[in-house]
Amino acid sequence: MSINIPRGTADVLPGEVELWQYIEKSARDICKLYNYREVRTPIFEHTELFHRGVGETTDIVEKEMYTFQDKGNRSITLRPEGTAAVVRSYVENKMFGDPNQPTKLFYIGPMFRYERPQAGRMRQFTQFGIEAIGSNDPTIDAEVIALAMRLYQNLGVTNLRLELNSVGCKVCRPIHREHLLRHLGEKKHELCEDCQSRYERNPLRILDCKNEKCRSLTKDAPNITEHLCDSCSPHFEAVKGHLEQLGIDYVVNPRMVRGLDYYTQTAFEIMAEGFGAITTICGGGRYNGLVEQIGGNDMPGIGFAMSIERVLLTLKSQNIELPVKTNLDCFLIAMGEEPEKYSLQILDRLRSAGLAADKDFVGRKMKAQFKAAERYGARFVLILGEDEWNKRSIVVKDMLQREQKEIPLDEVYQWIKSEL
RNA sequence: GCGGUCGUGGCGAAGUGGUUAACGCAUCGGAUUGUGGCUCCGACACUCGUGGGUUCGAUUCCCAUCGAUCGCCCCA
Repeated sequence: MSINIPRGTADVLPGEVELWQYIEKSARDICKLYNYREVRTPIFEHTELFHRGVGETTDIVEKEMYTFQDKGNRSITLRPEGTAAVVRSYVENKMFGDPNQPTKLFYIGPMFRYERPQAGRMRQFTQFGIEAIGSNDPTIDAEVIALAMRLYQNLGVTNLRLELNSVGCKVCRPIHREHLLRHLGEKKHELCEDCQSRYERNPLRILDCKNEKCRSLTKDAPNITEHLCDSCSPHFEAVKGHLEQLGIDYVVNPRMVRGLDYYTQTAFEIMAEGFGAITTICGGGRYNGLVEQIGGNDMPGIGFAMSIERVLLTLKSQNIELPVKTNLDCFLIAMGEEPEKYSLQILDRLRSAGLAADKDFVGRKMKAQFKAAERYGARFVLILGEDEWNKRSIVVKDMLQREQKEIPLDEVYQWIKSEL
């Protein structure tokens, strides 16, 4: 019996992997434009990092982590997200000491969450994310959002919706929390089961509940934006101003709450339509308490994460074809004992000349080899039979023009290069 | 973690409690001794997801399990 792939994971096969490479390259190119540099952190970290970084009461930490004991009895966790690890690395490598500030980093790599898979939600998925640590300037909030929007724009994605909010800071959030709890007070038992527990642990999330009943109960609940403090309020206004300057459309959603505990002030989501129930293709925000939480100095930070899988689904649903090509330059057909004997050597010379070249390896007849050449999208087919071999020449057929000519074998390499 | 639908060759897709499991596409071979199309002919399922049960007999009925998919939850 054969063994199959673990649930919620996927093989990225030839044909699709080129799309991944294209998206990853686009992301890297844009990061270069914005002066963000790549960092690669381990796929697993001490479990403690995520307890402190992501938050004890989040679903991720409570029930979705791949955690295990290693042979040295350490509790290890496959990273469920990227920010905590990047911040850990920032602190551990004392990047705050680098004269280039803020520290602008990006990452691309697999993340792991034990969830029930569905379209756009896998147990192993790939995130591209950026982090800017060391600045609380509202311009960098806008820059981070702009970078994400530019990536989508470059890929050709349209009809995006940018939702923006400010979730306050440790000064104003508790005040809003009090207002909210007071408002909900008498209605508490009418809330859905989930919200009953949110009431104790993270009441802000009640505002984001999709349950009809809860929505109506919280219809005129106080919004966080009404209670932003003297530092958060102007910051939020400034971010909005910079986005407008950049011509980036947004809608303020005062109920949006990010799912991870580390967020402060600016929070945003980019949504797209098209695949099932999932619409968020990018999420991010500011996390001014996180660096300290992880053991560093009090440093502000902001970033986002997007999943490559969801980018691909969005592209597919919008019928966007990325310009990837895998065509072969030439396909060699050698017929007869002597030609076949030298076929690999000729291929080798084609390849040395920088040409993508292949031949038949499974004993197909000429007709089938032509079909193979066509499937590979070969521009030229080279035919070497006994006659040509004896004359040290070769037939070159242009598959687009459907014309062929015989030329000396020694010249074929240059000839093809000049034709391409 | 909870609910609905589904699981037959490389792909798509019929079908039946009974002994050779349709068909289409693709692939390979031939008609056409060395040329991509068309046409015709031929080849191509020793696990009908896996395990167990009912039965003289199951791909078809029942149970379990695994997986896919959709919705809820959550999030990227």
